[in-house]
Amino acid sequence: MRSAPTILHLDMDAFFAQAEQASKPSLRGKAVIVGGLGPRGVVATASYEARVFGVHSAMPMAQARRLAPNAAYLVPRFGFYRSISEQVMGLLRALSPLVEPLSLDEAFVDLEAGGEAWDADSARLVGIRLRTDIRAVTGLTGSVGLAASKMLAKIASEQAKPDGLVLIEPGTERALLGPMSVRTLPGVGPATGDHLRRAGIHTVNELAEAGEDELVRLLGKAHGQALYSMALAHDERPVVAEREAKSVSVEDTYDVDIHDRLRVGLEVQRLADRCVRRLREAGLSGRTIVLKVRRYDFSTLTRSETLRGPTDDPAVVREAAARLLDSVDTTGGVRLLGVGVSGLADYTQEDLFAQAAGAQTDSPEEDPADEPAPEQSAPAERHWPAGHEVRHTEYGHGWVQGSGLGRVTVRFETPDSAPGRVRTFRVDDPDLEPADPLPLVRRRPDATAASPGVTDSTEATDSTEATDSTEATDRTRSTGGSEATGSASSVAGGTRPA
DNA sequence: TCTGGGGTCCTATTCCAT
DNA sequence: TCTGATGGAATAGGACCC
Repeated sequence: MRSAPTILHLDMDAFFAQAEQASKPSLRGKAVIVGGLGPRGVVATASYEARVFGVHSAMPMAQARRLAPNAAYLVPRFGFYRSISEQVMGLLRALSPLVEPLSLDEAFVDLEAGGEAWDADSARLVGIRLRTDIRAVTGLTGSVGLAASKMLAKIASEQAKPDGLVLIEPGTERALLGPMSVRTLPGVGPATGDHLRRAGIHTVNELAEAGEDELVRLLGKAHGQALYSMALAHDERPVVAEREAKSVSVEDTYDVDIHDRLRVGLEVQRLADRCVRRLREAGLSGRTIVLKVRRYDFSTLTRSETLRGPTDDPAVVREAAARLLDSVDTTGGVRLLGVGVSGLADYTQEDLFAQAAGAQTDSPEEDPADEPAPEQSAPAERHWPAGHEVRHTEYGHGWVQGSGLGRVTVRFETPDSAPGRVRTFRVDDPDLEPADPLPLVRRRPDATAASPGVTDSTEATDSTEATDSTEATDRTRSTGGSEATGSASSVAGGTRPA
């Protein structure tokens, strides 16, 4: 292990919820819960105000509603979060070429490799500056952990939350770790935690005392050895910048179990198409097709088939998935279906020719259920997902507070306005249309600081997607991450010259 | 209380080739 | 030719992470 605490772990605080609060002034200081709103949804993120009621990630939404009936419940907007994430990752990459993102809201940075820090003092300064920069560029808070290894940096950022910085001084690691619960260590989840508890092991100290042989006996070779190292605060894993994807998959949980075998087959075809679309967007092809089925009783099984060579042909993947489904008993009903592809290869020219030869079968995008056509003439019922932003020709920019019974309720406010008023419209009101998220931080060049940029800012609504699919917004947001140096591009995104 | 979606990694088993 | 050891690939399941 290196001796200086120059590995940084960044964790944005309650990221999705915080982003929503920054975007919606009326939610600041309130309990906000982001997650699936269907009958089988779970909590993705709860704001700190909501955690007071005992709500936490991965909790079933129904339970969250009982605990915090008055919280604001919102559907995740991944495109929006991704654009913020790109800004943050940009700041990290300015510190070092060795940045390892773990998710949209978390990353490791090797500060030594970037020449930015070499000891505790310089590392701490970098961490302080980073938190300030993140605040200035995104308007959000993140917590920073600094230590001599990944594991400890991550534990440090956990301790720093929310909105803090913790540096673990070299030499203090074992004393700090010893009394902590085994569940603190990465790789110890509910199952391993229970296993260890039954063996009388509760703390990291007890893990270390148990010894490597005992842990290997309890947990298997790889896991036992890894855990023993962690317990001694040994962790040599390097920060790795580019990790290639090893699989691509899509899955859906249905609001009610599907019993109809024919319908199950159709859903599998749809999922296969969606999976292939994702595969192609990533410029990949794959050799192994995986079907996943979760049955009515939550038992999950997978079936897989490996082809002779990689493919990204939707017909091939559909057929393989259908064959795999043949070997699965679905009586009793299924609650989830999934299709995945692994054994990935780079998209090659041969694949292109193979598809051309295959002809006609390969247009997965004509599935109307997944991507509503841009025109979408006379949609029977426009869909207004809770939390998504909209624009009204008269009242301006706002967001959907709720909808149902042919009505949609909109709160009109922007990230830098005061909390706004609520109005209700018919769901088919022609004056109302979906809008792109507004930037959370408005960078005003000094010269025009007093310009009325605020009121112009909702013009960028040329897109017509009335969809709740988050992919649709990704594209239009992908340029928003580049103004870390203070260019006017974030303003330009929403303001027209005239 | 009733459990999402997207991944990674590990283990055990089976099959096949050498 | 039969048998056994060995090892890799494929397959299935499960734990874990955010």
